[in-house]
Amino acid sequence: MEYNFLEIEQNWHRYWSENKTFKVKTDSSKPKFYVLDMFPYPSGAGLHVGHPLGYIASDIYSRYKRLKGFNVLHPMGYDAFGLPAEQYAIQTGQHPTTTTEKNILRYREQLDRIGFSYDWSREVRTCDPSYYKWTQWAFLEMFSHWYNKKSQKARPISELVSIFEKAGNSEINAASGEVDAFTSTQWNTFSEAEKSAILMQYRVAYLGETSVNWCAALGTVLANDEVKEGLSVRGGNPVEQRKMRQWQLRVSAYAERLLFDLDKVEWSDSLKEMQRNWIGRSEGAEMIFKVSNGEQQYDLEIFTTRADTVFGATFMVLAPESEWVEKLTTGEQRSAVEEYLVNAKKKTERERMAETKKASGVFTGSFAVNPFTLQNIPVWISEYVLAGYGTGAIMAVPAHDSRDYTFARQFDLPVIPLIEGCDISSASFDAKEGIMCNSGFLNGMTVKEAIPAAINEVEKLGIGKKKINFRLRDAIFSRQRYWGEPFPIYYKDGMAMPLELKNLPLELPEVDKFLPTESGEPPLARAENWIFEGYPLEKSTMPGFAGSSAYYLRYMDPSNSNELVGKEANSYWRNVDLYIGGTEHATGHLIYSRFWNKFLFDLGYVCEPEPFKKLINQGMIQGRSNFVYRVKGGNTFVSLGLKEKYETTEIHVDVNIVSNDKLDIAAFKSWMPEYENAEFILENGEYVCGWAVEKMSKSMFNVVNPDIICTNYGADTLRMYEMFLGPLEQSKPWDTNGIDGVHRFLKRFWRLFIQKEVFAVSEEKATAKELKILHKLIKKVQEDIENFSFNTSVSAFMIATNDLYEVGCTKREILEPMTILLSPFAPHICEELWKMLGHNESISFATFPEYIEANTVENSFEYPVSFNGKLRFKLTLAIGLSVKEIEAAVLEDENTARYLSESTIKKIIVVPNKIINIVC
RNA sequence: GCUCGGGUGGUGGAAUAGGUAGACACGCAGGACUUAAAAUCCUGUGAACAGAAAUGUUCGUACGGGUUCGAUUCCCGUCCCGAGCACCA
Repeated sequence: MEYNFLEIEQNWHRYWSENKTFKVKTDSSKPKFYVLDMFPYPSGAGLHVGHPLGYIASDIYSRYKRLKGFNVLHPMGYDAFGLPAEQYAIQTGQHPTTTTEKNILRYREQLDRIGFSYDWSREVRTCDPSYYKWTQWAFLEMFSHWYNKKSQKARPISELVSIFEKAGNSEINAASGEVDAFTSTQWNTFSEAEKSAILMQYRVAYLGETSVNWCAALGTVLANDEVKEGLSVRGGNPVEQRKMRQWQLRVSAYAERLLFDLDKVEWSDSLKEMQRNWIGRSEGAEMIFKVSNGEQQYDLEIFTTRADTVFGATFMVLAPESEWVEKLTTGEQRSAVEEYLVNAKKKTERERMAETKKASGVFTGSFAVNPFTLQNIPVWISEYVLAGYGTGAIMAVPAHDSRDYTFARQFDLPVIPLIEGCDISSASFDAKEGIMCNSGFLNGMTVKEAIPAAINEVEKLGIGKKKINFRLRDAIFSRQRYWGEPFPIYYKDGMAMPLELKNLPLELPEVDKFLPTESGEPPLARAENWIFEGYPLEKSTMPGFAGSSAYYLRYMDPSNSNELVGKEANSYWRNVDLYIGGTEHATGHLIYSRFWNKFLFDLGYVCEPEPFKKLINQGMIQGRSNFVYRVKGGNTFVSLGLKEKYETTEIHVDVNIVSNDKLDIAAFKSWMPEYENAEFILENGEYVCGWAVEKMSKSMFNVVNPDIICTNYGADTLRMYEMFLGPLEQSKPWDTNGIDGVHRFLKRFWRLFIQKEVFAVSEEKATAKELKILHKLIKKVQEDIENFSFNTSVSAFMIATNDLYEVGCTKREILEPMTILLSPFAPHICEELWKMLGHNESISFATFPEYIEANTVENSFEYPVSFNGKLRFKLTLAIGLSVKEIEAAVLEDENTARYLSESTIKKIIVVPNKIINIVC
């Protein structure tokens, strides 16, 4: 009986599915534990060996927690709406549903081979109407709520309406767009359309004009996290800024809570830091500067974090898009300003960013009054000021802000240093440290003292107040695409009207083509009868993050047709205890999900304010490419070690025909027709390939398919090897070299049970030494799994197995618990051995063995003895001696005397069970 | 530029409340079994020097300092690599 992994794995897959081994129910007699993977987008390429890394880790943890007596929810599903399926549909005319289903089937096959313990009865697909019904429902809830800043909670719109009816909007402190003040009397005289327009400014999901990232190549708008360096994350197409009327989610209302609640979750520091940056809280002051264009005077509001530097504000700058530009441009500057604006508009976002070193700008002709120095300072326009942050206008302090400094030098504006001894001859002094000077009442204070003192003064003068600003913007929620959730919204007399829950799901209509219409409308405009009760329905669809924002809730109660998640299910499963996924979702999915959850929390639908308690980011698995070297001008290939002697071209070769960097020459010849007659210059009879770490991709021929590994080595080897590769959170290249070591271990483990075709486990009592091997392992594996150090656990299994071989132990008392320990890592082989050990039930229902301290205690310890830190000899002493007794033993030892021939002992340092150091 | 990680053999990586650096694995070399191969098993494997050998000595965790009986681990400075953010006032 050899270890026949193919047969074993097949049998157990069948057993698990027939017995529904991993089906999980709400069970209040057991503590719950919820382990979640970020569900995949089912792409046409299938899984490569890098994808399952996180899934394997979460599966190990789930199995471990089950053995520890937890009721573990471990579901899986598909994030199935998205651009690639739609692009593919445009190219081939195939319906995205068809290709998506095909891809899902393939994914499922691949996942099943690896032996995951998912409860597939809870599978969700975001493109399934019975699922997106609840995405649409959540949108409707957001549409019918507003955010009360005073109570920090979302509240029903109906409540807002009754406040307006009684008191107008003056008492309301809401997260909203710009609304003029009105009284209750005025409200009651407003038309339906006027009321609707006002309420829209308050809704959590609202339709509003905004500057958006427009991607012409994709024909759609994109959210901020879908754009990087002026290019779309998907496809790398250029993105420009455009003003458009779009659906948005008022994520910014939750900025404060999203920031503070980061303290409640166990995420890595770097991930929390990324979210903190993205949310971008900064404390400062809002201040009013009096400005005049010579004819009229205005109050211009700006935001600053450096109120202490007002004395050095020598000019002001407006963003080109600012509404102040129009008001403050004087007659004689008008043509210059217009020219500048035209040029600025032409530039793409990318070009704007590329020109950070040079400043550009134009003078408006207006002047402001510095409220502290009372001097007139000019008002300029420049691209370096962003319209979307603060008020779109700044006071410029060139001495202490590098951007203002560059601008001032370019246009020859005055620079006044405000900190004693700072050097501003070639750069500004941006640090918030030093003693103030040239600053009137602030002179002599440190910067840290001066900031609050200045804000205080500003408030006293009545020209501003303390203010906290966030960078986090509202999420743009419309996409001009086909393959997404339709909005449950129709338009009646120009007013956006919500559908009701009973009308959901609003299913995606059929269209003849998946392209925008000739008039530039989204694809849904092609659908016939895309109307509700005679009124036109919204034609955009929701973005990718809509479906992934609450999927973890749906898994708790996937077949509930009345609610997203039932009260009972939610109060049992609560939230995700362990979430494993890639770091690429740090500022997208993980922000939106938290927002979505908090909104539902405000409404009382969910019982936890945070969705993911602990989060682990698994590293990326990169490809390890192999190269062959063709001698120039021929079809001869030279082995790596000899390539310096020739002039060669480096060519990627399929890693699947290379093993341990040795090329399979026959396979190479049949790989591509052009190599059929290739000749080789070998070293030691072999062709050695070069290698490099690159992204895993088809074009580099370095994609390794998990199916092939499963066929050649088995799923258990794949699982263990992926864990053995290195720390979970670290990125590392896949290297098939080395997989043999893990495979050999499994075979060795198998042979502990079966020797020479015979099941050889004995019922004999274990010795203390054997028990020690076991209990050392229990301790180590338990600690490692809890710290997610799966790589060192694998080593521990190898060591323990070798130790058992050394003492020749094949006793049940040792092997049975070891099988349980190993089962999270290598479930198939362990299930098989478990059955051979005479158990009827799956090993998944076994109990994790208890660690017993006594068995690991030795009766003696071999102390390394060092002199002045330098190791000299070893001394074996009984355990439990006092420090005094150990010192005495050291003095009596003959080795000590030998090494002490000339010097005398000054001090003996004893670290019990560690080391003895003698200082002389 | 700012923030956070990280630099250990030929390779992946172990080891940090400071205590035998290089666990485990790959690769490589040698050996056993075999007609042979595969499989399996055993031995060696950081570097330099000395020795027939057992063994010993010195150096060694990016670099330069510091604290300590003792530093991969703590502190200061420098260099390099990776990730994220980037006109956010």
